[in-house]
Amino acid sequence: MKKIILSSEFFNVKDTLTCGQIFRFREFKDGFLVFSTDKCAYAYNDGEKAIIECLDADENYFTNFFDLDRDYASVYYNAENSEFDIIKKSARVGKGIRILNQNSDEALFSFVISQNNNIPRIKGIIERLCGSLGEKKSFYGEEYFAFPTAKKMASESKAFFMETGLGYRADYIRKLAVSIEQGFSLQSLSNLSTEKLRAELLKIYGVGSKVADCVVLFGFHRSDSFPVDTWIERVYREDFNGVLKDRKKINEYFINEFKGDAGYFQQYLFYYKRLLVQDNLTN
DNA sequence: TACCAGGCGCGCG
DNA sequence: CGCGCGCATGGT
Repeated sequence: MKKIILSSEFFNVKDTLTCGQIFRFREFKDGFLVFSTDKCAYAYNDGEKAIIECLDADENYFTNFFDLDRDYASVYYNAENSEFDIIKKSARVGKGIRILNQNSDEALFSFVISQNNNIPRIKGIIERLCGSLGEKKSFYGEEYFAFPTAKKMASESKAFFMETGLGYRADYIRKLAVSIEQGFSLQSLSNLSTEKLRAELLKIYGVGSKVADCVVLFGFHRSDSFPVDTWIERVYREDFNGVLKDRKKINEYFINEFKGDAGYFQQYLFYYKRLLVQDNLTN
């Protein structure tokens, strides 16, 4: 077993997991089990330290997944020097948030499910999807299920996805699985510019601008991206005194302001706003 | 009971 | 183009 140890200054495990970017994790001992594709890691904070435990073979995978080689001090420095008080404030609260490098296919499926939905229910749907179609695995004696392969999902009917609770998104997921199974590759788009990558994602049935923004940010680490959902709309209205209604224009406003820091600042803001409304985000 | 959640497709003008 | 509507589900 590999144990990766780093400073907790820019890595708060709980905040990173509950800030809405990932839906597959659960509390375990002093921290959380975190799942990605078919892999699992145990992550926790212990005072000054943040610790990740995983299989030796998965060390590189989780080093990348938790974005450990990035300089978060400079992201935070930019936030601290922002002209907007709400950026400073939210960055202080979410100082330990990192943007994870999720598997792009898993991020795509997850954020298609996320539309017009709430986080606890999104987690439940994904958990049931993994439970019924994912490979059964174990880590530290804890049972978990891999994220299902596209092939496995492609073999299921619409009725199955309805029973899983996907509602009107059932066909989005089924058709996406079929298209990947037939050769569509997200990974092959990874060299495109953010703008072109986003345009390709928008061609997918069930993917609109919000989901596309989440996928480029969380599945491709394009930080020049700023997903606008209902929470961010509230932040815009209440904390930026914004008057625009069109989400596309709100998105342009923030991208213009924050450029390459947009994605990080968006997570600070999203986490901060939800924290004020809901006291427990681990559900 | 109506409204809301990390919205999107579709038809209409 | 932009706009309004319907959409599955479960929680307040």
